[in-house]
Amino acid sequence: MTESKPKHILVAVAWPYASSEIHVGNITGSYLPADIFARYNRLQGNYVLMVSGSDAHGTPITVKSDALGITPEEVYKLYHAGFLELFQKLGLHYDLFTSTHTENHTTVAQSIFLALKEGGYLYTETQNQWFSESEGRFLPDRYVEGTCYICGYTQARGDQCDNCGTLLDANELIDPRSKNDGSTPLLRETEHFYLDLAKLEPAVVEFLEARQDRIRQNVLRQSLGQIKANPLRGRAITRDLDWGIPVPVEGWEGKCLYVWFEAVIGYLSAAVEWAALHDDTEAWHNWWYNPEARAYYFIGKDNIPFHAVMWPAQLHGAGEWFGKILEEKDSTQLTLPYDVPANEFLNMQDQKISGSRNWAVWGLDFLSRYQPDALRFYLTINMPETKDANWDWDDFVTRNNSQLVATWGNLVNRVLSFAHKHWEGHIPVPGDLTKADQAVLATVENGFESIGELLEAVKLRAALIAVIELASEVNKYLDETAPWTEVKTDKARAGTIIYTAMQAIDHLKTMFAPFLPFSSEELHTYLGYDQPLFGEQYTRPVSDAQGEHTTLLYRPGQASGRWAPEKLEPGKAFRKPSPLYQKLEPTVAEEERNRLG
RNA sequence: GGCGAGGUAGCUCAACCGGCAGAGCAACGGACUCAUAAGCCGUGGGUUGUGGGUUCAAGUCCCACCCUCGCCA
Repeated sequence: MTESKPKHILVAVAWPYASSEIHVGNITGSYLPADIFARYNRLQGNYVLMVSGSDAHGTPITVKSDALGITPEEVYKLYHAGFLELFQKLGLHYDLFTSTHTENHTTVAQSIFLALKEGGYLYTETQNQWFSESEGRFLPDRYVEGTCYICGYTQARGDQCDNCGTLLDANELIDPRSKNDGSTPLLRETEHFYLDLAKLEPAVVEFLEARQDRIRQNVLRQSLGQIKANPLRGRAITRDLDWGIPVPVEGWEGKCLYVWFEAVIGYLSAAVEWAALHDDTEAWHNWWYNPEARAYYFIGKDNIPFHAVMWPAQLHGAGEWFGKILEEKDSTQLTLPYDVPANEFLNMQDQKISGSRNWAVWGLDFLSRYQPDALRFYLTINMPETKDANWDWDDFVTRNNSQLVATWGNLVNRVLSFAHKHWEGHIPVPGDLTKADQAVLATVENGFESIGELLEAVKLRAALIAVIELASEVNKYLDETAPWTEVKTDKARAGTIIYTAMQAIDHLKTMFAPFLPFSSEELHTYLGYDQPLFGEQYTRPVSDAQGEHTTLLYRPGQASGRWAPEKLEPGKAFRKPSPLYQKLEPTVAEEERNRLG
């Protein structure tokens, strides 16, 4: 094993829009891979900071607010509460899951804006935007309907025509009308701040080129490749909206930071809030001002440009002034992304997931019927790391039954049941190990190295497959040594075999732990350990000048798991096992398909 | 429309720099019985989206096209 000193690892996870529930596609796209990676790094003894939160601002929230007839804040709180419930049930161990609608985030986001302004990376420009006289406000593009200037469809939205699929220039719409009250809007001039991406381009290119051996192809081509084909241009970072982070400039009342610009700042502001909540206000510097720190961004492919191009540009441009503005201290370069392991998309029964058509499997709904580890297993073994993947209920049942239950769950159950019966609830004391015993243990122990490398490289799917293969090796070992025959003639030898198998299972428990934390914890207690592998989650309400928000936090507590072989104590008492996983009836697939649509 | 990713066994995926297309699951057969009838051993299964080209040799490189998805206009 390669020994190295602990590293600071920032696990930055996509911020869900607090305007719809989370489905399995969202989970496998970013939240689950982030948690697996974070848990592995925790087992390695690294200093992990995993942060995210609800994206509470932006047009999707106001659209939902209008639809439900409640305030945007009520919309965000409604969905935020569901996220916290889901993440706890699914064991997503965020160090902090917060929200963008906090005083802290407002301060940090405005500081980034001001730092960029101070550094000369912002400019203003005047554009035309539809203005509703009856409501006295500018209308977001999707609040305006009219006739499509391409195909003549009369119900086109300002941002896109649903008939011909063209992304429209809202100002060109023919016969425009407000979606809110049907009144006719007028084009009116409005001024906005722009991020000078052309000026930042050389730094972004340098950033990407320095990482091109590490960053996945799909991500690199969407960022570096795109820039080389089309140079970057300035992009508006403010909007005429009243729900969001106010632009911190005099005379700009009524305008807010554009969500694409503001939400990514959450990765930084959440770290700042985390430090404050732990009464160590500068602790976030370890990840954000530390050149040795590694920041991993777990996102879906739709978000690649924002995380591989825009966000690095923002960080680069703001670094010099940010510290002075936020805490009146000199700052250095803010930590740029180390890797952006973006996943592709998950389809549902060969069709695109669609929340509005209920063509989706919802996280909380799934967990009301099945175990969290069953979901984590299927979503990892089928994770869209290199291309779109497909959720198929038949496949879900088959994989659950034939791989999770049969190969791993059954291995644990057959060995522990056998041991418990013949050695009265104690781990057998082994005699001398034969070559076969040593060989199987060596094979399994090598997994800490080889599977560790896969996890370091964020090849989670391959890593899980490799652990399953090791479990299969132990099944083969048992078949060859046949302790059930041996126990009748040579109980001491049978004891050595079972000890060997239990030792291997103990190692496998650790290797499965990042993927299947619930069953690994359970198995950990069966094996007689009294301290848990991981810490625990808890919620905490926080009050500030913007009101109250509920945070989800992580407490390491008695966490004792280590990514290394551990010696199982011979003769020690252990618990009678129950099956770790549920086998599913084939009829489940049909029932579940009927819930879709 | 521009850029990018993908299309390989019934299903899910591999194949480093071009070198005899491989795994797991499913199907079928066998021996075993500790175990959630699970596990183990073995067998069958392919015109690598389509059409051209380069090469001794193409899933891999080049050209055109078809399909799916993402970003941008």
